[in-house]
Amino acid sequence: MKSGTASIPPAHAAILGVIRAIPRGKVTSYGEIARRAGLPRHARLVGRLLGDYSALKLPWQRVLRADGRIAFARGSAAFREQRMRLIEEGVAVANGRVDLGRFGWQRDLDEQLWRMA
DNA sequence: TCCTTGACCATTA
DNA sequence: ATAATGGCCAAGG
Repeated sequence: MKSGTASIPPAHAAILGVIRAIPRGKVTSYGEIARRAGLPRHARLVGRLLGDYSALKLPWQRVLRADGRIAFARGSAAFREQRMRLIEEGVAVANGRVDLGRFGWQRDLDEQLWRMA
């Protein structure tokens, strides 16, 4: 057959996999996800996919802009929902922004290394 | 093909 | 800290 199944392209799968790997209570950026997926400079694709694959119930609330700010407009419903979901899992959101120094994914590594020393 | 559209990003002013 | 700018790149029309 001509692959009638609109299977998920490898690039998409890689990105979705990274998104699913973000620990609860932690956040990361569109660009970082792209890099981890082996697709540097594809931050915009990450955002596109979050919307396209919304049916997969991904932890989209853990994805923020590179500076820690929520990508949606301040007054939008999406903005409020993301803020709520983050707070719900213990991530502090002040002025639509999350302190990546405290909740940024990968910061966990430093934490572990710290504990080891 | 060409053109437009983004849940982006880094730099500069 | 905020805003403009140029760059980025997959999708869709």
